[in-house]
Amino acid sequence: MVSTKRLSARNRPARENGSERRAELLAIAGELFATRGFLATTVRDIADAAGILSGSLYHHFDSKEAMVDEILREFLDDQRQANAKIIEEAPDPRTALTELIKRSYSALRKHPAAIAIFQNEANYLAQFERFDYLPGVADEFEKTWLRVLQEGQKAGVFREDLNLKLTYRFIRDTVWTTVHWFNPNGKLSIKSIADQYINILCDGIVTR
Amino acid sequence: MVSTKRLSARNRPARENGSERRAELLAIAGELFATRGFLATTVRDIADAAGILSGSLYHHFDSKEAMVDEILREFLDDQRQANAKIIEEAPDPRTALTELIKRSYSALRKHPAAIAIFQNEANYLAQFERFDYLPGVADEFEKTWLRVLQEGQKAGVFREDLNLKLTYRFIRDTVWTTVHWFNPNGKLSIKSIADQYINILCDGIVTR
DNA sequence: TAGCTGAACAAGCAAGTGCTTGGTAGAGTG
DNA sequence: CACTCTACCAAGCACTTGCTTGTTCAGCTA
Repeated sequence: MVSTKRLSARNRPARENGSERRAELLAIAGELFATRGFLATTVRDIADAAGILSGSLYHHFDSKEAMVDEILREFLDDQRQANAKIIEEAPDPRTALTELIKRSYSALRKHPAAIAIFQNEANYLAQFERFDYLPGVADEFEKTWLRVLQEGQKAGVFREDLNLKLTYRFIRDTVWTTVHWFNPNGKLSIKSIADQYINILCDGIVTR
Repeated sequence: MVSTKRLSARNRPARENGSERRAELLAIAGELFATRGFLATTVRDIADAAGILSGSLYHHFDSKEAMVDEILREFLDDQRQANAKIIEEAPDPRTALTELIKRSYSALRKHPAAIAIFQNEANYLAQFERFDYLPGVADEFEKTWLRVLQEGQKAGVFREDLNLKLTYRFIRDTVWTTVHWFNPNGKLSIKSIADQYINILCDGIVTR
């Protein structure tokens, strides 16, 4: 039996967080992953966009996988923290729900690439050990939303005949999928999209 | 100057529609494209799943692209025809809208792979000439839904303060994205999902 | 029974993949 | 002045990709 440990850490310069150039490269990679897809983006594409050679990328990152990993983790951590804060501070379920929605929409501004990647590639990436955490995070998000919906139902604010898991999925799908068509330079602001959606979700589209 | 025409049609056996084996292979390819993604699926994957060698695929199809192309066209044509029929026959805008939604949901049963591919890969595929038709079809779908929403607004059935383009996108995103989590063997039927969504969309989640 | 056809195999090519390696230039730092 | 560190380059390795080619062979049809 030979040890299969992958020591490899020959020289480990800017590979830990910190460097500015690193962050820049991550942003470039993220945008490519988001628009072309993770597999369709080659390390040469990333290097070209950054104006360096592909080999040079490995000065900053261990692998292509490590890049997506970092992009996703940053977004997910941020989102998780924000959700927890909302749950803690919201005075009532309806406020909590609208705040969760608003916060999710505003994440589109801060992490557009990460959201697109999470949406498009989570399924594919989940097959690798490195991304074992992905299903867990999705589950945690669902639990958070469900709790708010349940409390609202108990309080009589949300209709009793709702299938809450289904309701959550409708909301989640609508909000996150926005990343595929939202244009930061277009007429519609994130805020107006969020407001309109909250409005429709709460009161429906039919006149009364 | 040498002619660059790509004659190639050395022997062109089952390459035009018809063969049963062909349809079988298309279904296999479709499922792989839908679950792993178009780029992540190799022709060897498809051949393996079909129990033949990769080279043998080229007896039936000109290319990997040709396979997706055919899968998408079949679905889009079907959907387009169905939409036209609904528009023609529905007695009022509200019925038309609910029928469009129901029909879209039931497409999940008939074309699950094609829908997933259309959702995930349309953006990527659109960069190739062969798929120039994709943006056009998406546009046509949008126009159909918008007409129904506009007529409903004019008739006083739908609220006047709705941004209709936005409303359409909310609906479209919710319905199509279902393909990513719907399980035909699960507890929820397509019909119950459709009913619940129509219910929420029309009347909202808040008690009154 | 001779010829044709649909379906497949076996082998391989050119291009491209992620990643490794050994090295260099320049800016700091003791 | 010697040193270390960061950022990068140039070359290339092992492998996978979509696709092509030449061939085989059972089952039909004339």
